[in-house]
This record gives sequence, C-alpha cells and structure tokens, in this order.
Amino acid sequence: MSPARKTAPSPAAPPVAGEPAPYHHGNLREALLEAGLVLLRERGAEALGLRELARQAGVSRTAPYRHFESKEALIAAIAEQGFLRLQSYLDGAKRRHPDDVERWFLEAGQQYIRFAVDHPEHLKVMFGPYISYDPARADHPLHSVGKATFGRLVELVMVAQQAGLVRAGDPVAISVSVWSLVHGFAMLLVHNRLDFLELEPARLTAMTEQVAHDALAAVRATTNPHGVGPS
Amino acid sequence: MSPARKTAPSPAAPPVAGEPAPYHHGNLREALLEAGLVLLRERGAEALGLRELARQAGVSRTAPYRHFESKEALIAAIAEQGFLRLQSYLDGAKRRHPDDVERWFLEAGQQYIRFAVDHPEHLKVMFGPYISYDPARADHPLHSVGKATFGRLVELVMVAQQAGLVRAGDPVAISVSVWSLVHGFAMLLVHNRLDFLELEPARLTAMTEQVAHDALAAVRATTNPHGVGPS
DNA sequence: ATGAAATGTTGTCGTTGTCAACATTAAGAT
DNA sequence: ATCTTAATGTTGACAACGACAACATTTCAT
Repeated sequence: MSPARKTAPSPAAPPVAGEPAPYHHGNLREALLEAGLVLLRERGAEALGLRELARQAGVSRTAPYRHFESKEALIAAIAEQGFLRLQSYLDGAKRRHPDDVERWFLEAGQQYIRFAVDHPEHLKVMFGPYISYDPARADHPLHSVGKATFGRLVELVMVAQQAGLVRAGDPVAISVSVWSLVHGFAMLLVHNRLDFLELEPARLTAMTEQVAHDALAAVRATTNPHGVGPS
Repeated sequence: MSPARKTAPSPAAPPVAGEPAPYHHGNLREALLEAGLVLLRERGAEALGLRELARQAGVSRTAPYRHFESKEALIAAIAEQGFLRLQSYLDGAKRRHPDDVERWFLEAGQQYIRFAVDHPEHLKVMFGPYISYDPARADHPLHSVGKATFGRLVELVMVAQQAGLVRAGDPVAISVSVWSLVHGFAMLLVHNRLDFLELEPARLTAMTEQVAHDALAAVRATTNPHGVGPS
C-alpha cells in the first residue's frame, strides 16, 4: 500500500489541530476496521463495541451504522479480515515447500497454530460466538472467505493423496479431521486451556510440531508394500 | 433425586397462588443454576444474564449476587456442571468397554462428540470466551473439574499405551493431541462451521466415527515387528 | 445550480451488570 | 424466650451499551 491516492478524496491522515475536523471522515469504514484490529490486540475481543470503535475513530457514536448494519456485521467484517490473514499464513507454507508435500503439510499445520499465537483474539472472533453463522446466510462474504480458507486445506490434502502420503477417500472429510486437530489445539491454546502444560516458548514449538505430525498421522496412508491405496 | 427433603427447610416447590411468596426463596442458588440450564437449551448461551435468570427464578434482579460474585462466576458454575455432565458421558464409554481398550478409546471420542450434539450451548459456555480462565486463579473449582475431565483422557491413553495400542511418550502430550482432534471437531460442529457438509444424522454419525478413528490413528503405535500390537 | 444520495450528529429508549442502602427472615447465644 | 447477628432479598441508582428516529451537512450526478 503506497501512501498515495486512495479511493477517498482528501483526509485519510491523523487529525490536524488547525483544521476544524471535517464533517465527513472520508475513510470511516476502513478506519473502523483498523481501529478494530488495534482494539482487538490491546484489549481483547470483549472490548469490541460500536461506541468504543467510533470513539477510537474520532467520530460520533452512531456513525458506524452508515457503514455496518449492526455490531455483528462489523465484527463479521473483522473476522473476514482474519481469514485473509490466516490464508496468507497458509499460503506461506505452500510457497516455502512447493515440491515437498509432506513438508508443506507439516508447515501448514504449524502456520495455523502460529497464527493463533500471533493473533489469538482475532482467532476468537473468527470462531467464537460473536457472529451467528446462520446457514441461511450462506451467501455472506464471511462464509465465502471461510470456505476459501478451508479450500486451501482441501487442495493440500488432494495433492497429498496423489503423492500417496494421505489415505484415499473423500478429501473433504479427511480435511475435516486434519482441520479439527489443528484448530482444536489452536482454540485450546487461545482460550488458555493448556496453561497447565506450562508452555514456555520451547515447549510450545515442540508441542506445535507434535500436533502437526499427529495431524498427518491421523490421515496418513497405511504404508503399503506395493504402491497406491490402503489394504 | 427424590422429591423428599433437601437441605432447605420449606419451599423448593413451584410458587403457590395462595401463599404470599415467601421472602426467602430457600433454594435460590440451585434454582438459578437449573434455570440457567433451561435458558441455555432454549435460548442459547448469549441469553444467559443475571437479570434474566433472576426473572426465571421469580426473584428480584440483584438477588443472585447473594450467591454468585458476578455474572462470570454464575456462568463458571454452569460450566462446572457441564464438565460433570461430560465426565459422565466419558465414564459411560469406559463402563461399556472395560476390557477392550480400543473400543473404549473409540467410544470415548464418540461420546465427547455426542455430548456436543446433545448440549451444544453448554459446550460453548465451557470453552467459550464467557469466562476468563485466568491462570492465576488455578485454584478455582472450574479448573479442578476441567483437569479432572482431562484426567479421564490421560488415564485412557496410559492404559492404551500399556496395551501397545498407543505410541510411547508423555501421556499428557499425547492426550492433548487426541483431545484437540475431538474437541476441535466438536467446536466446529457446535458453531455451525460444518454446515456445508450437509450433516444429516446418518452422515453425522459416520463423520463422528471417522473422527474417533482418526484420533486413534494420530497417536497409534507403529505396528511393531514382534508381538503385541495389531496386524 | 439543484435535487438526491451519502454520510455524520444529537436525542432517546430499552437492556444490562454492578454497587449501595435498606428490609426481612433465619439461626445461635444468652 | 429474647436478643443479636448473619444470611438473604429488595429497591434505587449509575454507567455503558446497541439500536432507532429525526435532523444536519456534504458530495455527486444531473
């Protein structure tokens, strides 16, 4: 992002003392989302509120309603950004190991967990009860981006199947198992449910690697004598 | 629970029209928890509120504060009950397969998921962001009962190790992997993240069985050359 | 230039969690 | 039995929140 022209005409800069604070913010929607990320990092998911966000953006309490239908809609947009961030983590794994499926698999699992460690509150928002995830609203952008993220995993699983690394069978179902293990660990981490493990950084990376390995073991093809397909 | 004498002296019965509604409820703490379970089932975790619970219990808005320090403390007590319920699900698996570790393992996994299907909102409360889970408060009863539940799994893993079913290694770390897979699937289920799978009951049980199998595969002992393990 | 659409503001309502002050009942000591 | 005290329940109040309506200001297309 160059600091040059955006879609908005003038401001997009921190408020200047001399100027009379323009009536129109000019960039409010994105400013709210950015403030949301900051608030998320500094004060946690519970602190996310329309009024607080408006305050952070230097705007009055109901202004956000011009850009988001409701609090839930705003949070959904923040969650959406979270999935994009997560995708870039996962894509990094693929980019770094383009021709070794096993390393790609293991690294993807670790990247998922790294995302959880780096942005725990964001993960909470993405998978917590803050948004309803009504199956009737399956056209919502949040659903699309969520499915796209899951698609990264399905693609990985299919490649791994063709390489004989992962067992045959419905790749979506297999992906659910893999996702469940890594996601479950991430969620337990993020909600402090694993504090009794005393996970100082060294132990954390060891545990992360173990989880990634076990995720692969969970769906690994049975090492067969002569080629493809399990016994 | 027989309808006979409880710890409280007189009421513990639905309010009678004739009586002037005694000043002391006599059983408020348990009444609040029971109302909490009902509210949880009927209107979801978001509807849990001190005032609403007080209303359901036929008592005035700040009365709950005589029995719970805060809203979070009340929810923690409800979560505590959830862990007890979950334990009884898991204990059922052990009871039904006392001398077949593999069946015990698989059934335990399925029971965890069955709990999620039977009491989704309760699971949300147990693992959601409603309670802070401060590591400093490690003496809280919620932590104890949580660790006790996890202990069921560690016990199972240790027995499975001795039977040569599960790989050697720190049984706690291995349990975390197993827990993560089953828990992750349960959480995804409960938060409607798997609706795109179109899980009508038949597919759900199939997927449940797969998850349990994969949880075992994740930590299974490598089939060893000379003896104990399966073919 | 003018009317419509987009955007921001103040006022207000109902709801919630929490505290303080007060009322009523139950329990224990004398 | 009476008196004191702790346990329990109530009303009043406050700040914060999400949401809506009505109004103000700016931008944009015609």
